[in-house]
Amino acid sequence: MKSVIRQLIGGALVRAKENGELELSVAPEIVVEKPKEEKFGDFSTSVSMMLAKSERKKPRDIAEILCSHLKNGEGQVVASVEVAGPGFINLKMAPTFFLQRLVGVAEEGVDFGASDVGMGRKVLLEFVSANPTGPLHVGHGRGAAVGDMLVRLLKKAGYTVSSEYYINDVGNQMNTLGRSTRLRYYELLGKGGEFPADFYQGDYIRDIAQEIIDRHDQKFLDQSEEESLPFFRKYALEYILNGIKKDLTEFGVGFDRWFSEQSLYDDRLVDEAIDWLREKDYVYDKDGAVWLKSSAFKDEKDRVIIKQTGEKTYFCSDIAYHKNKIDRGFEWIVDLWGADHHGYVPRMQAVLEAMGYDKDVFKVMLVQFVSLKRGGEKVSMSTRSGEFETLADVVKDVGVDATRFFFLMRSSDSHLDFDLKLAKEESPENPVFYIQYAHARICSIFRTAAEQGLNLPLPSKIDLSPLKDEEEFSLIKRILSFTEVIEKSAESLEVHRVPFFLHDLVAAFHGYYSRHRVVSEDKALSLARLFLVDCLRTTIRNGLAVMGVSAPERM
RNA sequence: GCGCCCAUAGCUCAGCUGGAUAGAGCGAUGGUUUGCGGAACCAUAGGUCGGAGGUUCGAGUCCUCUUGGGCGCGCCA
Repeated sequence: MKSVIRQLIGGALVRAKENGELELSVAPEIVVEKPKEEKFGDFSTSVSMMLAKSERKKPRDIAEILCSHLKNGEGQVVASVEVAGPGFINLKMAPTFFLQRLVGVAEEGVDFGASDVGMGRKVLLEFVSANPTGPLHVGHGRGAAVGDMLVRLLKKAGYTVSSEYYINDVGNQMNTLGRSTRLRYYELLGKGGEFPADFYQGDYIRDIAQEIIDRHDQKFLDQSEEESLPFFRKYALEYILNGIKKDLTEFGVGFDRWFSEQSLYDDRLVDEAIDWLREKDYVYDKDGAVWLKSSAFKDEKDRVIIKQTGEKTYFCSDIAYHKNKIDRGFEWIVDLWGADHHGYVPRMQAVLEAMGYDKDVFKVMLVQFVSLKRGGEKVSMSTRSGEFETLADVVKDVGVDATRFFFLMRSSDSHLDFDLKLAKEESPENPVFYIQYAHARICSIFRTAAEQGLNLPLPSKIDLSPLKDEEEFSLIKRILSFTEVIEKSAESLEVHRVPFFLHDLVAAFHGYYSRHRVVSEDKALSLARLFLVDCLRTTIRNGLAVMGVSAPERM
């Protein structure tokens, strides 16, 4: 919508230049925004202030010039133009400008809000990627909700999106996992020894061991660790991974691909990546290890990629993974990591830079921690104590919709207080219900309308002229700004904009609803209002859909 | 010690690439029924945007310093 306004102002600038009133040696960026107060008009621009310096004129004088050209230009859509304050130009649009676009909303339906700003750019989102050594906790849940919303959001904004979960199924932790399981197995069979502190303490390890006993009885009791460890490692990994997949599925989160770290080794991609770096002279040998010259690319020091022992580091396979992402043709690579991994960002960026890729090809999004609370009281969350809250527990307790909404309603780079009590309550304090309630309420209006034999005609046949109230136009303008919210939210990867938008939209609706009757004796007015309210419902539903939150017809 | 993130109303947080009088929810106080769902609506109170400088027509927003909190700084993953 704003782009239309931008074109209008651009036209006025051109005419002013042709008339010799403005020099315009460089084309200015035309900033169009919605004025804070509606009495200022529908749109405003600050171009005249930005031009003041280069034109050596007062902002207000430039504004006057542009105003005259705007008035002459598009009499059809622009109702009035005026200069205000330090030099803002305020535009008021004709009612038809908005009404025509509202018809477009109904025509687009579920696609309303979609955009092509992404221009089909191939983007890969990697998220969650939690180590398969235990169940997902709430922190992973936030990453999952944010990542999954980004998938939906970027698709809607015209990107070509793929999603991946990187499985760290290599390294010491896998051995520790296998040993932990093996030891619990012995323990359950009455032959356990001391359980080391650095083994995985959680009860889920016992569950795995019990399942192995159920299926294989005492088969491994007499085997050496060397013999049986591969089995325990593999069994535990698959068990946990299946649990993770199940939790995510129940949370409404899916991936296009589960990418195994081990597969990078099996497919020789790790070796190829090392060779490649060697050719480029980005690695060197020192102290019996192999190092990457990451310090040449803004990292604070060089990093080991092959240990003295000959094992590759986690970083090493991650290099191969990200090289592979590039090789698969992705143009925008977005990783969502927990905030505790921020120290790892520079070295990964260094790798991409060494590969010769532009900085904006690779983006790491850090998702900050979640503090669990219950009625204001902190809930402790340490893995060691075993009393941490898993994602599955929270979802079971609070529900998918509320959990997702709470994870998405805050900017990802600020800490999140998640109050379990509040999220669970079906109370007015809970923002999820506030929005869903509006949707249900609109559905209810339609049930009433249907009882009275009122049915909406096709969008092209609707007569919207009965809509005259300012509040109605205020609602229409909000609805129409949805596409821009999607675009901005996608481009900036800021998911919280959508829930904020929805909250404001719905608040405006609830107010309107309490002051105006949608279904009344006036049939023409009723139909026009039903149409408006239907567009509102479409917007709410599409907004919630992008968040992966349901839009119930009844509550 | 070095680096990253955060700091806005009593609490939890918005504030769009710098723009007009800094917003919302909760909490507090006081109101709203003869009609479409009161899980709602309306009104009032509440702020030196952590502090100090700077950049400019203009700063919550950008820069420097500083204070307080979170998190990192492995041949772990």
